[in-house]
Amino acid sequence: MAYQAPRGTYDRLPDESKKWEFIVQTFKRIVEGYGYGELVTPIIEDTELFVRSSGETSDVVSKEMYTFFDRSERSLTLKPEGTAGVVRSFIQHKIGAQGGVHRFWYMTPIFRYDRPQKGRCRQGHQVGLELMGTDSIYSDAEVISITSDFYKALGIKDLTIQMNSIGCLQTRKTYCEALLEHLQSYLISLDDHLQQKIKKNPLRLFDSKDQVVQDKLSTAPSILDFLSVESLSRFKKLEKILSKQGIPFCINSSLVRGLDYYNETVFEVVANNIGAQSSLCGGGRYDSLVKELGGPATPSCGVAMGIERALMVIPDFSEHLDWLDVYFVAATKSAEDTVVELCRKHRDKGVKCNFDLDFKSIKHQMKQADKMGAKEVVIIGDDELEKNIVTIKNMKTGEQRTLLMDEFLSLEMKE
RNA sequence: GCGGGUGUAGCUCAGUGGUUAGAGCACCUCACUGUGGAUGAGGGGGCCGUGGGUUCAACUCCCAUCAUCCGCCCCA
Repeated sequence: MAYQAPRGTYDRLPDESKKWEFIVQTFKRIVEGYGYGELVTPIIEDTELFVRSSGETSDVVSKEMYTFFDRSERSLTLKPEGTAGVVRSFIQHKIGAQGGVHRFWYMTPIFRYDRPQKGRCRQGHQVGLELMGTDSIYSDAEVISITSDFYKALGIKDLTIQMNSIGCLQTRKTYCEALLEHLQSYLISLDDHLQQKIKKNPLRLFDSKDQVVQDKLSTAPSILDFLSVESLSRFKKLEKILSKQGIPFCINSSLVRGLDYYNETVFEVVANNIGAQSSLCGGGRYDSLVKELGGPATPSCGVAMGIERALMVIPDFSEHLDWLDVYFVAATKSAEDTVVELCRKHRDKGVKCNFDLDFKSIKHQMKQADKMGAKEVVIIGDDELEKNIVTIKNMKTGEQRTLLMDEFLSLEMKE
């Protein structure tokens, strides 16, 4: 094999693209229903932007970024996530200068230099949204409600949204101390990797799949008990709002997120049977990020959904792939010109149609029609030409009828 | 970055240190000279991932490499 797609990347072929399109269109329809507008940012940004937003100690920044110098020695990085670019754009265009609430959605490739595995490519894709300019608890609820709408519309049943509050900076600081104290007697027995992790951010321990760690953490204090009065009451209110809207969720007090900019509400949707990379999406509040990156104080929240992961869980609908409405069949050589002409006319009317470019046997042409999922086949042969009619076959029922050519041409496409 | 599995036809996979490497599905042709999904018959398809080594002989054994899958890690 001469060339192949680089490690961790893949070609998306037409059948897959149909499903892909379905996911993106569904997302778009839902967010536009909430008044979100698309914000497209470049695929590359200054490296510094990601370092400052995701956090220098995060794994994403410390070892997974596609960073390079351009010909002018600028350090650039292929986006490893979607939020930073949106925030940068928000600040650059002074969108928040007059205050107010702003809603954006995006679809973007993301790049992480990581060992490929099921559900994890080096070039992945996300759709996501950012709701910026308010700390209203209803904004948390809106983002979660969109997330719920989205997966429901994709036909995914039994999804559960896991939710947690990691409070404010002070809460996390106090909590980490308590966590360390709880683990103290046992810290020395941990391996280097976990030691490092604890030093950098003890909260990340919750992500570990190590059974011993998990056991120890199961008796640890819950971060929810450390929340300030305000944080706790807004989290309670969020629960109430979601319950009222019938959105299923569960509280998972060990849910932490990998990027440093999150605070207060964080959430995730997890699938059960797609392997180790089981998060379908992740999101939460990031109230200080805009300010940290040099913009006006702009409390915000958002969510990002992995498209590849959604692909793994949506129901299979390869059965009803219909590429065409009509397939034209030339039964005899003399009908070929007519077929080409009719096809042209139907395309002008917006009908999805085609014909066999090689004009092989009728059987072959019928087979092609079947394969393309054509709803109807229009057959033209000597008989039809002579009587100035067309034969129309419904491919689903197998029924056949004839129409005068003029009638056929004046037909409007039904449905 | 670490551990393990797998690379054979377009796809899913059998296979053996020894002539010419198989099956199912798919594809093409025919039975059916104007009709798809069904059946039957025939046919085309392979540097057995790549490079090296062991051997009289390697698709098979060994090493390396690339890719992929499953974990760890991390996350979408």
